[in-house]
Amino acid sequence: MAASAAPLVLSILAEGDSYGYAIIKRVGELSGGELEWTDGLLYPLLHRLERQGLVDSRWGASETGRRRKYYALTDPGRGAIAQHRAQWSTVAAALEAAWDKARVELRSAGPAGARA
Amino acid sequence: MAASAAPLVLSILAEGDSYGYAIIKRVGELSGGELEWTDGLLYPLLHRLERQGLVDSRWGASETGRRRKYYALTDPGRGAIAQHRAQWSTVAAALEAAWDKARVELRSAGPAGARA
DNA sequence: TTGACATACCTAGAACTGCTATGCATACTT
DNA sequence: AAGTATGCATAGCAGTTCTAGGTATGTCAA
Repeated sequence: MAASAAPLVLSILAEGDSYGYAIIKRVGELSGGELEWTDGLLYPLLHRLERQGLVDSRWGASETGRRRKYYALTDPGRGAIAQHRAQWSTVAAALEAAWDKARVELRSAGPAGARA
Repeated sequence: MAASAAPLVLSILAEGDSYGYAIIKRVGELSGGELEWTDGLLYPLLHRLERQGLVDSRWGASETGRRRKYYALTDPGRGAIAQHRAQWSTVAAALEAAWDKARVELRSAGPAGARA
């Protein structure tokens, strides 16, 4: 939605191997329910990350027999997280500097009583 | 590059009215030179923001006579900043929680001496 | 047992965003 | 006079995200 989804997926895989459905749940957890990804977003992304060599995949199954495709972070994947993180902090610093200078309010508008 | 460019442009306009060329310079300043936008990125973005009603534009000129197109934030634009900011902090919190749990290093890999 | 729901994967196509390349015009500096 | 900086713009490709659909199976309640 906002920022690239790849960094979050890679970071979740840095917590440990996981699979598509669980990753979507984990995104919900990590965001306190604010991010609700669809599988149509995630699966193509996972395939892309695999093509790029940032993750590996293997077929597995749950205890009850459901097939799952587990993904694991590769070393290049770990490097990609570091790059994303550096990029993130650059943008975060720029945004926060601008917000600070402009005294941006967290609220939407503020026509009433804003000066009080 | 990483995150959506719109929030940063809107935030810069929250500092005060500005124009394309100056916005690009300001992005460079705010990021300590790490973000170097091209005009091919910015101008279409400004036009889009204007179509969406988040900014207004008017033609002006520098003291020396160069024509400039000045942009100003609208009230909906201010609201959009607040939304972007909320979205930003949601994603930031999710990423940081995952990084924390996974003990992600800031460095790229760490094959040598990482355990010391 | 049948129907609803959760789990679990996939793709295609549209829409949006970002990047590269190119073009134009004018002021300033050397 | 030529090169650099200022200042705007568009076109087209590439990458990303969203929407909408499609398949299959396990679990639970009616």
